[in-house]
Amino acid sequence: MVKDKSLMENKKTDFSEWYNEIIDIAGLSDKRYLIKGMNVWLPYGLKIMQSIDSLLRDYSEDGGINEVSFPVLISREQLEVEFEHVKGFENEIYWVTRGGTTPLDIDLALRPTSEAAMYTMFPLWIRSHTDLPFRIFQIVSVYRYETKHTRSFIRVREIHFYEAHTAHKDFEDAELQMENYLKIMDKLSEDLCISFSMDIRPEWDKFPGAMYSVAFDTPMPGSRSLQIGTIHEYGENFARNYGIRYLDDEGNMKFVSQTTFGLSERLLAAVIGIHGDDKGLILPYKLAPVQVIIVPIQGDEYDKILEYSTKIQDILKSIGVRCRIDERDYTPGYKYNDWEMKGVPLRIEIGRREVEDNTVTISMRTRKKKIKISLDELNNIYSYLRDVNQDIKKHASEFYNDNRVFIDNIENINEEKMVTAYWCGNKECSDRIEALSEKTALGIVRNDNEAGPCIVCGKPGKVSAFSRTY
RNA sequence: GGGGCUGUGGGGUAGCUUGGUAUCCUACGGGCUUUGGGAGCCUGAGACUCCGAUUCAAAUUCGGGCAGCCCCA
Repeated sequence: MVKDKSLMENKKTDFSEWYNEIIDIAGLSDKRYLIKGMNVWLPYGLKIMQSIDSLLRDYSEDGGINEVSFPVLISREQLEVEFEHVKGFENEIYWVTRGGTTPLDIDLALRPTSEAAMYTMFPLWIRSHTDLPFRIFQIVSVYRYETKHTRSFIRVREIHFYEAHTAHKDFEDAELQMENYLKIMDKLSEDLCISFSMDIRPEWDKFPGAMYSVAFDTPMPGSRSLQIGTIHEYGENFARNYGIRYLDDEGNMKFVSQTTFGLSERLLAAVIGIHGDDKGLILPYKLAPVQVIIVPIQGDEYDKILEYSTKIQDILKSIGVRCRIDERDYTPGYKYNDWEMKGVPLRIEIGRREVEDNTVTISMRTRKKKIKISLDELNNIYSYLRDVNQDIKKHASEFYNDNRVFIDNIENINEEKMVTAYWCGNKECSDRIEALSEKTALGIVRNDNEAGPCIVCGKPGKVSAFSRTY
């Protein structure tokens, strides 16, 4: 499994190569599938993604959003109800046009997202104000025919997609939902140990059919930012087209206001890219398929060492830790490097010495020094897992702060980072920035109300983010 | 859309100029020996992107297809 060492030692110098390499050797995904942009999820990668999904399920249910699952096909009629929406996706839809050898009367689209599918059902489910707020989500594959070059987890044609959709009695209530999404995102980013910028996308870059869109952008290695999630306020735009109405408490027929929240395996891409180092992945413990790996050191009385290891494993499992014993016939050094590459937060080494004095030796993925603890301290293992998370978080937050900088002079626009600057919001000015630096306007930063002169034209502006993007 | 470059075992590569038995590393199977930071030896299996042309003979030359990468619009 472990390959050429030198290839791994280049995260800083060649992030793209490092990224592809780690996805391969850590067993996250196999991109040799014959269709470009459609990769195979391998067991280890899938487990990590499922951990993320599972956190999302919990937080969604806590927020009153219930899981559903819609069909993958959408009829052309259904899709074309909302003009702006379909226009925004027309170049990236896969069409099913035949059933066997028979041409279909109405073409069927592989969903590029599920608004059209869901909103034809909403009028059947939403009748009165007592049905509101109405909140559902699903975690499914959506399909987009990407023409640019694809990249594992970052730009794929089959997207592992979390999408929440809600309907509300009015705009104010929908706005409250937008806040609730942020709470979910906060909890999730805490688990993933990543920071992000909340950027209100410019008019020309908002989700097709939305009133406005807020994106979560995070700086990645390679001087580009990655959009890891979005929330959208639809207002009544879709409701008017799909006829989603209800009777309010005074007997009046009204349109609902809607919102959505979208996430994907780009969350995993961010975890890989931001936390990883020259030794490989580094996983926050909530995502790690193996949280503690036990490495028994072979030698004399190996039976006793194994027996002792099993005892340790039993103790850890009893307190809910995902742990395994590595009994493979490799040298200890090989196993250390192998599990470090896979990002396991904690390693326990057990040899003759530990058996003799009833201890275990703990090695943290983020620190060099090993520590020895006694057996009865084992139930403190979560504090070590949390320590690793703290290290990851600290490192990630430093990375974020180093790679998202405010500039007050257009001459600094070519900093190879995400930059923030005052911007008037006009396209001419962001076009100018793009021409100078290849950076696009991510939008006005949501929680930053400071005002100042636009860095391009000098007119009144707000703090906005610009970056090259993945 | 235009131009350039590249396709060799699972992964990474050498060979191509000058046609003849395909190199090395890694991963994989078997055996022995090792095991507190990527062990060693023996052994086995595994590849020339596809189609056509030239030739006694093509990974190598020529034409075309397909795929990927880069640059320009």
